Amino acid sequence: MPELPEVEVVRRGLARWVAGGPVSRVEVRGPRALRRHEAGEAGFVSRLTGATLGTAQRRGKFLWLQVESTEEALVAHLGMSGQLVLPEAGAPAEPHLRVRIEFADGRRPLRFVDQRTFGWMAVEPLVAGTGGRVVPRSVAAIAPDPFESCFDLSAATEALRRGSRPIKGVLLDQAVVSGVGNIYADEALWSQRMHWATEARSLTSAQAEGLVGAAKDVMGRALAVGGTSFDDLYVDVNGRSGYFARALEAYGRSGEPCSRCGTAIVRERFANRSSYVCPLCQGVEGRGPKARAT
DNA sequence: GATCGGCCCTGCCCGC
DNA sequence: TGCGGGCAGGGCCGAT
Repeated sequence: MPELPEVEVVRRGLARWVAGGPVSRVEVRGPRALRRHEAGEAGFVSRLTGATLGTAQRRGKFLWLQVESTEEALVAHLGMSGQLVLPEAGAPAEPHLRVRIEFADGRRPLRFVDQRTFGWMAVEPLVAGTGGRVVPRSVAAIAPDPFESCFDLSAATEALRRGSRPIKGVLLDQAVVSGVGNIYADEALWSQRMHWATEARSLTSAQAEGLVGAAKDVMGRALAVGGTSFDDLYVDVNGRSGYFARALEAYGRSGEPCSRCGTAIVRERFANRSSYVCPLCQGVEGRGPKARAT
């Protein structure tokens, strides 16, 4: 599932291969992918055809390319299974191809492929976002991610400690800290020996800061090896998988021994999602989840 | 206002 | 072999 590291890998690919591209043709095969674009399919096509795509930017899991000479951007969210790929010219269409963008200068066309259809694309106006950054409208309420220069650690730490929600719910809240998804939330919580159900306001400032730091650390290490791939649902723009799945300590390791204590990792349900925890290191739900300082 | 749960959606896997 | 159900989960939205 694409989270911050995977989206950043894609952004780098777009920056290298797509930025500066003059759009000659836009083909929409899956109109649902444009459900967030207010002007509909025809409006999407007309806004992009003849335009030139500028620099590739990212905040959290949101990607965008500014439309040059306008105050708009082509925004994309990959959802669970979205891919932005640049196949060789003449390559057959992927089974779940949603949008294809061709360029006038002969570069490879950009394809938006999405099996589970939670991803989307839109052309949106650029507005003032959090952290003093100009961002597409959909990104205006999204908090800076830990890799941005405008990221305010103390503000994020305090936001993380607010409320009675389980800490994992707050960590996944993109308005608090952006970029963290289910995989890296579990990894950060494992790293800090903290159970997902720990009440957010029970954390000390040091614990909250440690958790943000752990999330940044694990995402940084994943980025260094091209992100996390469990199957072919995440690939970079050239169709290559990442290798961080081999380094995961908790996520997806149900039944396997915790590398710290040897206790079998268990899967628990949280908000219709899975959470992987070490029952010993992170405390067992029902026995009173404990957040332990390291 | 804060929190929670349901829903969207498709392909794979497993049990019957 | 075929069918049904569970699972994966980011973000939106309505209910509480």
